[in-house]
Amino acid sequence: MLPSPLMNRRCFFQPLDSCPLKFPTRDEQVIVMPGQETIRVLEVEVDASLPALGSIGNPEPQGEDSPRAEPAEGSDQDTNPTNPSSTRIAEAAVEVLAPVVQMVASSAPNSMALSQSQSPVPITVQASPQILTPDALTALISGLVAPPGSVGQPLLIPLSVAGSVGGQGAGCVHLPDGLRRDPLGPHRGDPAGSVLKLPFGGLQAATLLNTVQPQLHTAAQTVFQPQLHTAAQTILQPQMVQTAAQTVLQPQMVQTAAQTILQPQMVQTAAQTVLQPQVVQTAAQTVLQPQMVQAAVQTVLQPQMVQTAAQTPAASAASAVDRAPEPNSSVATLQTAGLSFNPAIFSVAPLGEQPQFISSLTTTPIFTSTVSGVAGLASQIITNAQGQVIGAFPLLVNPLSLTGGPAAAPTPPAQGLQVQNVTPQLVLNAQGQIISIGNGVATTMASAFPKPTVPAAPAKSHAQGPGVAGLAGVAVTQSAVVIAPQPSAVKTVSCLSSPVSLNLVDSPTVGQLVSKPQHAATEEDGINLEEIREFAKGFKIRRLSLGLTQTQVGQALTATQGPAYSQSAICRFEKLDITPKSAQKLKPVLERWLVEAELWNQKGQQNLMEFVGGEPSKKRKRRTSFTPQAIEALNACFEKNALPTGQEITEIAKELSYDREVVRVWFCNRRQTLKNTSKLNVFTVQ
Amino acid sequence: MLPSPLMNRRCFFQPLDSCPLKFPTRDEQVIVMPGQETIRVLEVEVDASLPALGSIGNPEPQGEDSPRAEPAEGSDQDTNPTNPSSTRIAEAAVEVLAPVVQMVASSAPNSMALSQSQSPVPITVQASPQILTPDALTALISGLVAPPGSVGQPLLIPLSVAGSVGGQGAGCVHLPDGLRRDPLGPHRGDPAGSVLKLPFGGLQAATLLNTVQPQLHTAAQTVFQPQLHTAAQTILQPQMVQTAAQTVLQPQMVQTAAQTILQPQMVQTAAQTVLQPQVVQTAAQTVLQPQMVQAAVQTVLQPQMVQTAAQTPAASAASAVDRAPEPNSSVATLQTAGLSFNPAIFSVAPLGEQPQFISSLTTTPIFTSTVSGVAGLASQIITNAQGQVIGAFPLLVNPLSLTGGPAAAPTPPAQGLQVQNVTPQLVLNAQGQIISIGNGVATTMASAFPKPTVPAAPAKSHAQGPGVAGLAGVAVTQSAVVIAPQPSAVKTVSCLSSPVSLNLVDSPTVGQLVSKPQHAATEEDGINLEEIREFAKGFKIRRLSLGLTQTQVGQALTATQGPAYSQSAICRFEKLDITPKSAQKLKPVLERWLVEAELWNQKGQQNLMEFVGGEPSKKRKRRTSFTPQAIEALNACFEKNALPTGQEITEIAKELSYDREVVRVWFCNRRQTLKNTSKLNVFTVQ
DNA sequence: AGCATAAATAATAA
DNA sequence: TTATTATTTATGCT
Repeated sequence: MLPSPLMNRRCFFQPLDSCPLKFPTRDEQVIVMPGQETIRVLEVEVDASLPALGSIGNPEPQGEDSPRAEPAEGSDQDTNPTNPSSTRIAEAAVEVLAPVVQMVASSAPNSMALSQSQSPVPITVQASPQILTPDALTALISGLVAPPGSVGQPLLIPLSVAGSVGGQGAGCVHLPDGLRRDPLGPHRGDPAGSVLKLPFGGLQAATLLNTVQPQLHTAAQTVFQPQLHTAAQTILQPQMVQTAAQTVLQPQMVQTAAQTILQPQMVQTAAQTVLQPQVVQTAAQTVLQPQMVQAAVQTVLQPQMVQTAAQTPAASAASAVDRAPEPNSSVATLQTAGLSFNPAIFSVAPLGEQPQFISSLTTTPIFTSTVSGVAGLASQIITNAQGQVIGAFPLLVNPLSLTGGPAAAPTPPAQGLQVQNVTPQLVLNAQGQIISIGNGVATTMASAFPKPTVPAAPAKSHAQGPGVAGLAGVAVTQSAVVIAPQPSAVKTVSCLSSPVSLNLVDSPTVGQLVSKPQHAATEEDGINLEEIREFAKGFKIRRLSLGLTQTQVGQALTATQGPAYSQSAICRFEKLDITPKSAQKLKPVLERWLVEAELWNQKGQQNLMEFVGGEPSKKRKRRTSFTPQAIEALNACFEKNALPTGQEITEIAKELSYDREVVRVWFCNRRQTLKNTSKLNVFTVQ
Repeated sequence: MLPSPLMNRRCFFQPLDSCPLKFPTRDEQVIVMPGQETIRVLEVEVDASLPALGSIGNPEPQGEDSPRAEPAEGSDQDTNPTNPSSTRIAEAAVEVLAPVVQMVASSAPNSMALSQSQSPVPITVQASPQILTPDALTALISGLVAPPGSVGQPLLIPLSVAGSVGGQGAGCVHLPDGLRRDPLGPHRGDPAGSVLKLPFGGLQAATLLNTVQPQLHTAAQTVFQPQLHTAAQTILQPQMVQTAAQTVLQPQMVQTAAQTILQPQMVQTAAQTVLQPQVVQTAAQTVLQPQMVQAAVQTVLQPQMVQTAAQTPAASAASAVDRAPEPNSSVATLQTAGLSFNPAIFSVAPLGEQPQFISSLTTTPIFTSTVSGVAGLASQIITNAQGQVIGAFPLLVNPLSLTGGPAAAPTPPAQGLQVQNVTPQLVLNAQGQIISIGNGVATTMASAFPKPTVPAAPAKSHAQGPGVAGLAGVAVTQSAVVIAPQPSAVKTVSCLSSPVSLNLVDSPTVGQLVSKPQHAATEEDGINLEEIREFAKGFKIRRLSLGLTQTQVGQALTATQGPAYSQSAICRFEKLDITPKSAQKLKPVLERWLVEAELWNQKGQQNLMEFVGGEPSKKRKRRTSFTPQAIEALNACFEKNALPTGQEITEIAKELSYDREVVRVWFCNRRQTLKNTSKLNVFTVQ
């Protein structure tokens, strides 16, 4: 298990939940294609500003389909209905992933984690390597440090610089989902060893951040409004991507504003607003486009950062699940840092509505950051069940390395780095598919999670708390090192299960409940809907990453867990087309099973297959399951050029870490489908 | 409600088409019959074009290959079981397309709308061209105007002529649910309203916007907001993004507005609205494409705007529920004109019973009316909420145009005509599934309904009363010209609500009471049982028209209205298997919700879906339910030839009145099933 | 609580 | 590129 899935996109959502309002930050979306829709999700990112500010937003969008992200982790905590602040953070965290990130290491704030990072870390980006300038980093960091505001907190991710950069610069990382999306982007491996892949240039991103943030904030503060239109227009010209991001942000901002300003009711509204994925989506799509991409990324990133940071703390706590996470778990958190996140990520979200959609949603990204190090990085290769290599993930860590970037790298914790933990990393493929993995530091995780805990913490009132647990568990799992996640997991589960009685009359589905804003939502009978949503999302991603079908999961569960877990049940769970009660009951089982499956997968696909019960293959190539992110990326590419050259196909395949043939076929089928569908109604829809 | 999200995608799409994106056009269908029946609807497409009269076609087909269209054109005829002829027509119409419609644009605003239309509009039908006679139209119109009965009110849709036509001619549309459903004949009167969806040209939209916008802004300004923009702007550079941003914002704006204005409840609604991503999404997609982008944007806005506008007044009223809506909101309404309509209403029907089935049903139509250009046909397409096209129905409008058709036939009332009744037609598919449509004459409906009357009026203490109000409002809105149905509607409602205390001892169910002659019946403890019965009937029809299942309604209500409104409750209400007291209590809630749902539906299915559940729409086509007859026919064909050619598939589809793609897939799945089973057998022995 | 199968879509064949 | 098949997912209905 290791793998850390990470995914979350949403970080955002959570906040929502927690707060009454929600903030949505995200976006997501999906898209679909006609007939076939594709979904796309976007996510949004929030961004927050980063730095300094503190808070963050979150988005929430949901996308169509499904997107619902939820950040779970954090969310978990957050989820709490009420407590926003903390929540927020969590939410923010969501995306984080970035792989790993070391979190920031900097010194930070709260707990320390940040502090480390203070030193700037360079970040590497793949494509365009950019580097953040120290200053920038600093800025970021400081921002982070500063105020982890209630709402969202940004995460920092220190990256190592790939190339030249010296040690300084701390980079923030974040991962934007966006990244994944892009088809192109570098992936995991990045050269530097580092994991991250940022599709965009680091520098730019950084820059942006700096600049942007401020603005945003400012803006936010100010009021806004109306002008919107104006603004929009203005804006448009440039690139898409950014815009997207911005877009997203705005929502948040709005939200924020709303909260502040508005009354409760208002808030809700705001929240909802946030939700709108659309925006996000747009962004996503946009992203795909090459050119766009970079910009996109940047945008994205920012948000994440924010999120991440936030999460860290929160997230971890969350994971703890049962236990109330404490806020301060900071320490723990820090350590965990990278790891924590990952999982987290999932939690989140609210929203989504219907199950169906959800499914679409998609996914989460994953990131990987890698460190490079000259020294020694170790990375693991990750492959999905399909055997496709998804990525590698390095582990990493020494902080040192960070610094040096590559160089010193490996040295471990040496210095004090706290970090250490390596963290699990996730690996993602460009698609964001998860590839990940966790990493090491399981320990960390372990420690982190569970108990790190605290009592107090989050306390969420609700039973659930734990949703997170799952993650935690996961995280743990991942880490090679360690783990023993399960316990926690279990607990978590237990937690989940525990709570409970549902009152639902008619039993609306989780998706429905989640989607609805009204209720403070996300909490139903003690069940943290957001968490479930987040989990469902993450589950799908992780399942796909393992190359498993719903049928396989169902069969395996039936065989191992007991009675009956049909394909239909899995399908419905993923789509949240089930009642909260049922979801609550099923979640732990799935969590546990998935963690185990991931562990087996680490050992080798075959092992996984055996675990699953599968048979060997047959003649026909096993049907490839593209992750939502991959689909997004592919669709983006398709829009740009429906008939890529062999060279282009090769590149795309490389980016996404899928077999070239698979990509080629995808284009063939996509063209075919488009042809078929285009005939359909215009009206109808879509 | 207020908020108008607007979104429909469609708008966008259209333009989009150009783009790569897709726009599906598809159609869909559904069906339902109890058990199994399916109903099929036709699809239609709109098109716009319109050419002359005539015909049109439509087709829908999708497929690649062949056209699948359903349009029944020829074949259809046969199929129908029952009422063939008429039915046919309807079917034929389907495709209509024509889109577009200018809505009314014409001059007249408020009220006037209709008048304009007077000029006849020709409608085209495909297969069997039918034309409405002027009288019919007139009837329709009048009907509308008249009394919108409580239950359903018909909508009028003014159409503008596309091409040549000048402004005049308004078409009425309506759709009876019934139509669809019953196979047999025409419906009774359904009055159904339908929603229109207009695919109209951009310009129009634009126009709208202008008008609209202002409003919005204003609203927005008032409230908050935003700096966002500012911020956004700053940040974003790019184009697309902004767009997105805009989109987003709007929502907010809306919300804001809503908040300000609305009452609490309202607010929520607003919020929801906001949520709807769709718009956004659309935008997003659009965005990608460069060119499109702007357009898209615009589109989006418009809708919203519109909605907003309309809603505000009307909607608000409706939602307001409690408060009595004012009639005069007319003004507002008028402006809105075209837009408003959508929601139509359906009154109609009977039918469906069980929920389950119902769900399948689906249904609702929407229509689009188009005007035709040249000749003047207008036909409308009806689609259900699902976006599935149910049928088209020609309106007719001027007889003149008709001419073309079959001759002069219809002469209509020529000028003055308003159209009249169109007559409903039913369309059935070969399967006997109902497809129909109803027709015009709303009148019927009106009368049908309850008494429109009533004095009391709105006032109702409770919130409820008014459920109708909403409709009324709607109606109003719609009709440019006319109408003021509300009163009646309101009254009706009021009646229901007002009364009150129940004494029922044991609480016989409403159904029991109603059925019983004894009581003079229909009045029990001050509760107008007839009214409730009528409402329940209308509710079901309208629900089905929207393509919603009892479950969806229950879930949505649970989410928004409160605690518990299970599917069972909805079922019992529709069946009147509840006590008068309970019915009395539930009615307003349902009324209110339904009105809102219809408004959303007007905006677009997706919006409806979001409203209901949440999410954006999605993609996956609704699972088709084949009627036993169809299955028999398909199996017979399969035995003869398991691998029909595209041509053959097309023919089969035509015969059965199913979408070609559906038939194609059926064969694929059938072959697959056969293969699988045969294998099994082999192994297993059997 | 699922089964059966419609729909979607990756893989193949032609 | 088009037509089909093979797999998977989703969903109506019970």
